[in-house]
Amino acid sequence: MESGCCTAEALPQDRAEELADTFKVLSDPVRLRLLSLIAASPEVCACDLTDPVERSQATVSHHLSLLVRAGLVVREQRGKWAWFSVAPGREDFVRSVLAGQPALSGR
Amino acid sequence: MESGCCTAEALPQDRAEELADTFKVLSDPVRLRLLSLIAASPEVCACDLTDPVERSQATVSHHLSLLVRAGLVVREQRGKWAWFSVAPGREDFVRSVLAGQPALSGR
DNA sequence: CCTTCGTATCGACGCGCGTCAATGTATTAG
DNA sequence: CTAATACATTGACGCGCGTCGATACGAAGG
Repeated sequence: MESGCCTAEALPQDRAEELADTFKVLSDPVRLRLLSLIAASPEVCACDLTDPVERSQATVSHHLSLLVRAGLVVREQRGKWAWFSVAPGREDFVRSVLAGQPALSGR
Repeated sequence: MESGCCTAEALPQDRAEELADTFKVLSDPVRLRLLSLIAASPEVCACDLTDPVERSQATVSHHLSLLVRAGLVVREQRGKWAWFSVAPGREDFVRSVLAGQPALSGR
């Protein structure tokens, strides 16, 4: 099951970059706090996310885009409001990440 | 066990910064590959880590410092060689991180 | 002592990221 | 149509990070 002791192959480059990208999204305090707010309710309006993190509307919008792009969060436009929720299947991952004792999902 | 639906408090700022720092260390492909090489053997000499990741000796040394500072890896100087291994108690965490399905440690 | 070898540190460079004011784009109200 | 609201996008700024060549440091050998 395992290769030779000292000829061990490193994590493949492609996979390393994938993983690094995921962790990069989680490496900002503001994004983690936004994620925690979204995870705390079934749905959250973007208008309720600006004040708690003490950043401009533009900055919050940018962070939310990154969370969506990373597949951690889903956005749904209803009228003029944008509603965010944890992406389906990613709830366990998000919960454990925020708990500091994640059990990351298999992709 | 849970606070009110829409008055949910965000992850505290201190905790968010702690978590972000941990994830930041994991957000570089070269560091992830180094970590995988170290985790693949009980002990690895720094001299065996430069070639696989295709970076200069200075760069590898820098990344190893960050991994040590983050408490993920331990360094032991023996003669002129530096030996690295996964930090005690962090093996589960490291293994799951590299598997893409981490179970982060508490702290 | 001097030399060689393995690593760490320093200084500098370029690039990417977090941030915000300003502007753009829909959607709703009047 | 006009105005106001909610949000995204743009452009610019500063700072931090990954990288490397050069240098410094310590251990071993002659």
